[in-house]
Amino acid sequence: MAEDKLPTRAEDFAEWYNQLVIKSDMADYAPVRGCMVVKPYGWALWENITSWLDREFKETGHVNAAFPTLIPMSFFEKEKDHVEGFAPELAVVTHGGGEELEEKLAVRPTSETIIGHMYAKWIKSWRDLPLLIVQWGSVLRWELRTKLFLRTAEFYWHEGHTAHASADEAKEEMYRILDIYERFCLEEAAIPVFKGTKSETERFAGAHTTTSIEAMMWDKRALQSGTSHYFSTNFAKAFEIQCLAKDNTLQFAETTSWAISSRIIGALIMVHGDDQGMVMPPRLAPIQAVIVPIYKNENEKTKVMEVADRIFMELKSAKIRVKMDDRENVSSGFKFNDWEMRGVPLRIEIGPKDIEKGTVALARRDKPGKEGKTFVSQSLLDQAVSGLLDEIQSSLLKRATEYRDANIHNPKDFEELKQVVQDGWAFSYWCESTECEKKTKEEAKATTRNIPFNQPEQEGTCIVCGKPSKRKVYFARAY
RNA sequence: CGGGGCGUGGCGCAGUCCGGCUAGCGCGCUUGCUUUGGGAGCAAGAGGUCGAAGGUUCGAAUCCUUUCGCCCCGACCA
Repeated sequence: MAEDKLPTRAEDFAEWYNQLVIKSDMADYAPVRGCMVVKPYGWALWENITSWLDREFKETGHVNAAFPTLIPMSFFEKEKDHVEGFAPELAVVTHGGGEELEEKLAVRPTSETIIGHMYAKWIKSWRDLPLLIVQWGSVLRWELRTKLFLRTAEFYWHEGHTAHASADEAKEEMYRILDIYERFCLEEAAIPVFKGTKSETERFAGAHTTTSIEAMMWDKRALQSGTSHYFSTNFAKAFEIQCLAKDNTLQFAETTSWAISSRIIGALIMVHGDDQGMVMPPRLAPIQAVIVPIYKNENEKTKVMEVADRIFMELKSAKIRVKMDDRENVSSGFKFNDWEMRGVPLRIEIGPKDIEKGTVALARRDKPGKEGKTFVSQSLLDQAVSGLLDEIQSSLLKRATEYRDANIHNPKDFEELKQVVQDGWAFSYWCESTECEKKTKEEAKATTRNIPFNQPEQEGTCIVCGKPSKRKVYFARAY
């Protein structure tokens, strides 16, 4: 069997990514341009992501529902910014049942409009608020340049849509969700993120305020990994979401929307993956530990499999997601590489020598080679495995955080900013004017990512124009 | 939409300039035997209307015309 290596990340990061997605068996190209097929292994990862989020949403009072994929075109025209933002990437259905449609239908690129329409119908009284609905599904945006998981025409996500009686309550909701997103990234995905506010130009089409979590990829580019928007009454006015308040006056509702998409899988790949392939954080890994039995003949096979089967059952009952690789047609060396490509956090090798000594070999995915390989006793293996999985999880977060922090710079002036964003992020004072942002985009190829919350009360001068400014922003090249 | 490249078994390609016999090669796949502690070896097989349509010719993957599709680089986004 020939070697089937990835290019290294340093050689060609884009190509490394493309091949990794295919070879790790997470997704494949669909026959429709820009679309992907999420394969069972990739979907299992997505399910682990969604089930954690779904539980958190439900615990904070949200309920799930489903709205149609097709949206009347006229709905998009009701909110001026929204239509301008999404018009270029709409797919439109013009025919149905062989007849041309009187009103064209858009394939949803997001659901604010149709949900706004329904909310107007459902919300009549302050007693109907808050309304906290989450939709899990897919949306379609006619993207020009696509990349598996990162930017595909159709992608999977949840979209939360909430309506509230007051602006404060709606803003609170926006922040509450962003906190859940942050916790997901830190605790589950092992990806450090910055929470903050988007600039006016980076804001969601139709939003009053857009907040985001921003993560640094291995190539030091930024990836917006989740967003949470406060709409004020923009959509309520466009769709007439009105209710009678306690004082019997007619009020517009305050709404929000928020999302994390299957793009987060791209982030997992680009933050944790290495030159051998994927590295799954244990808490999200579809397979947390894989057992590779090793033997030369039937006699050895019998002895090895007996122990391997026992260990498999033991780990399974300890709620560890364990897989037995009993394929006979590939060598154990092939299996090692294969599971490394797929990013399984822990490999358990059991061979004749282990049977003699009552041990197994444990190989950590996050530490390749001998460094990550230890021999441990077969007894109490479930505890050893759980412990190691926890250790891998926290070690991945630590590594990613150190890497990110080491690549954030504090340039002295605009010239230096242009330099540092070629291979890192800049964290600088910015006057929050669109002109300075535009200049940065044109001359440094970097955009503002977000203005992080909780900044020290300190004044500085805008890195671009030198005017006094109150807050710092992250500048980076972004996906 | 502008510029560059490509369509040949599942994947990657050669062959095309200069038409000629059963269209090759590598990987993968199937079967068997030997292997298995870092991407195994040998043997025997299966698999292709050469992107599509039309034309030239005794004869087209190859020449001509038309057409479809894909990839890469410049205006958007989770």
